[in-house]
Amino acid sequence: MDGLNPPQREAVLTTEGPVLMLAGAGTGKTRALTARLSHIIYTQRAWPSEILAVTFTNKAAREMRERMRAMIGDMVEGLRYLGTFHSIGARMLRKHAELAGLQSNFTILDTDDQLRLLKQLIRDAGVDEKRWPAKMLGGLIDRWKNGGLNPADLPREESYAYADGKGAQLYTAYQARLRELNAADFGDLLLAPLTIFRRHPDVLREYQQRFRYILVDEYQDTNTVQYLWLRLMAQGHRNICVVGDDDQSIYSWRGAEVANILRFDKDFEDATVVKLEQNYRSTGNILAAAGGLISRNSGRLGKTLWTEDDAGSPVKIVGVWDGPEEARRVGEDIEALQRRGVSLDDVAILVRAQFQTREFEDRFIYIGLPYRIVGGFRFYERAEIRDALAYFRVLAQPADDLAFERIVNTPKRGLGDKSIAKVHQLARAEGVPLSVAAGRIVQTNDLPGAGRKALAQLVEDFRRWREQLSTLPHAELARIILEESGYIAMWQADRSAEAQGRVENLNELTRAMEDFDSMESFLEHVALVMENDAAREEPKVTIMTLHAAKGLEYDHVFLVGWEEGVFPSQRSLDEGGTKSLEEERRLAYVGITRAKQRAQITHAANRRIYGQWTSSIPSRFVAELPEDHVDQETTMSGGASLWRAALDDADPFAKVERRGTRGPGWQRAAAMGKAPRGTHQIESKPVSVTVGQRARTDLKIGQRVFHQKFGNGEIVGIEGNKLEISFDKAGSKRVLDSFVEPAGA
DNA sequence: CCTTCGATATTTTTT
DNA sequence: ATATCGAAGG
Repeated sequence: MDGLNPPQREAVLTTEGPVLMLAGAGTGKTRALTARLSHIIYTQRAWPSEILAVTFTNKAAREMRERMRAMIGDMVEGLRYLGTFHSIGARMLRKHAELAGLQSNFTILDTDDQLRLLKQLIRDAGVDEKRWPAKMLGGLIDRWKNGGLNPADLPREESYAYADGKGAQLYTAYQARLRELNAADFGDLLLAPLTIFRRHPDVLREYQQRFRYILVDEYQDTNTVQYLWLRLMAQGHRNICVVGDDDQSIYSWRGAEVANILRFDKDFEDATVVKLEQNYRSTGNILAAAGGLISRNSGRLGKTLWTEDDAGSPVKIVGVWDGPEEARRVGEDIEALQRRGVSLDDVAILVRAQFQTREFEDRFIYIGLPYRIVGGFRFYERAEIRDALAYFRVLAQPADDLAFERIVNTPKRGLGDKSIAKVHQLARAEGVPLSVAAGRIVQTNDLPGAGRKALAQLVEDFRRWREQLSTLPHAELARIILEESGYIAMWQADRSAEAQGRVENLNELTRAMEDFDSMESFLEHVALVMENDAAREEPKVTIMTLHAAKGLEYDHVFLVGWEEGVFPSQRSLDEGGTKSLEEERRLAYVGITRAKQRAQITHAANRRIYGQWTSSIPSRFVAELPEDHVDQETTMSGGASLWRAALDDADPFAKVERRGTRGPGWQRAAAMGKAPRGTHQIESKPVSVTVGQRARTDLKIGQRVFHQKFGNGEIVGIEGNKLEISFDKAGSKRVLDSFVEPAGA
């Protein structure tokens, strides 16, 4: 209890009954949490195995486990139900798989597998995939699962959200197919256990009795299934403690319901509410700026962070001319920090969207500033890793058709659509998995000679590998498989730039396998856990999205791209109304509260978005920061009138520019839906310039010409050295005059 | 069966 | 600007 402040102590000592712990950013939440668990264990209120502690990410789970180890030592091993929602769900589902129509060794499909499966089903149902993309159905099914809905529970109108009413039918077909494949997707890991609890009260009772204490981290991020699942289990001992911060709810777009935390004290009437408001992370100015911003949101539970720390420096706001200048400026500021002895590991750049990282990357490569980008491709999402895993999956799980399809012609074995369709046919006719059907079809004459030989080889390979599975260490076998299948060789022969890295990744993969005791446990790990924990060598600036930054902290934080249309994002402005704008504001709040010492916000007047130069006005969030705690600066000199025009009605240039932007060019762009609201595009009149060569004088409108690629045609227009030509065969094209010659010459 | 071409969309992300 | 994906052509 030493070193805990009064609210933290209360959170630790109130072990019985429902507890809502509202923990603001940087208020020592994890500390209170681990102290609470240790207290429960040391006072023998429960064994570690009788505690359910759920987090959202593996990282959070790992961290909690480590902190617990520091407090209770080897007893952490007993915390068998400390993990992510999905890993605990998977554990329960494996235990009761038969109640969900699965075997306990089911495969966990990722988004990619899911999508490929859906595509097949959509085609089979005769739905036009152009009009109804698989991604959309995937999104809907995800939403339904997050909402706790099985196909049978689907409200009629929901079904019409896809392909005029085929939604429910496809969802049903998808679930049936998953069972055939002995597979579950991520949504099933939550929904299936919930369904089991609902249908089998005896199973539910078992868990209700087991979990004397329940602890939920980041409760504001829970979705409906998670909520229902928790509520059922909490009905046993009613000792449920949820921890969260409504001001940091930034995942509603993936089903999180802030409402869950907002109404916790209504769900559990005698709930104790504890607020952690003393911040141990940031300076006074940073907290005040963040607090002023978030106070504009409605429907908050209401917390005000405070600190005993100094005020520190105000939040700096810098306006720059364009994206490249923003990158240049931030780069220089970071170099200045470096000269003052700041380690790059303590510096972060937070962006709203992934595309913004590009500008910084370009700049930092140019000036040689070490950086790391968080997010993007995770290790296990890379093609070569997924391919390799598909081999292992087929090995461990012969019913895994998706994995089989993935590797049957990788590396190329001359087994194309035609051949695979035949295997499919047989598999369906005999009701066996593809890998089994492959074994049978090579006994027949259904395949042409070459294809038959190639497939027979593959079948034989798998037979042999499966035999070795029991005799060889699995990592060793994995290397043999990659070798003998020709997969490694495929990349070694590849001369492209990434090929070498891919081979290294594969070696990394087989090395990682050595840490597991079996192929199965490795595959489970990969499906749920595997992360991109790149080795930390030299200090680097971290560049990442605001979302990815939640839960992290840095001495110096650069918040970039604070412009209307970028942040808040265009989508949130176009749709979703106040609700999504408030979520963007929470995101801004999360961003600012990451900073321990200094936060700097930048906004650019011009930026290239989707290849279009777009000019934009500073984010409304900039204006919402309390003036007393910020320090504004603009680096712009000449040419800034456009930017100022948007900001300042008194500016004499403003009227001119405004009139200009309301002109036909702007209206055209707006009509095309290309000009995001709150921005106006700078008109670029197509001015023709002759580049490199003098314009030819031997060509005129109406003349017949010949072009190497498009054949004969007639010139219908000339602009500098560019010709508009109506070709006899290829239609109308714009080409450079140097590519044509007079016809018949 | 493989390559090339053109159309298309393009926040945020975990598991 | 750019990556991705499906259809058409070699």
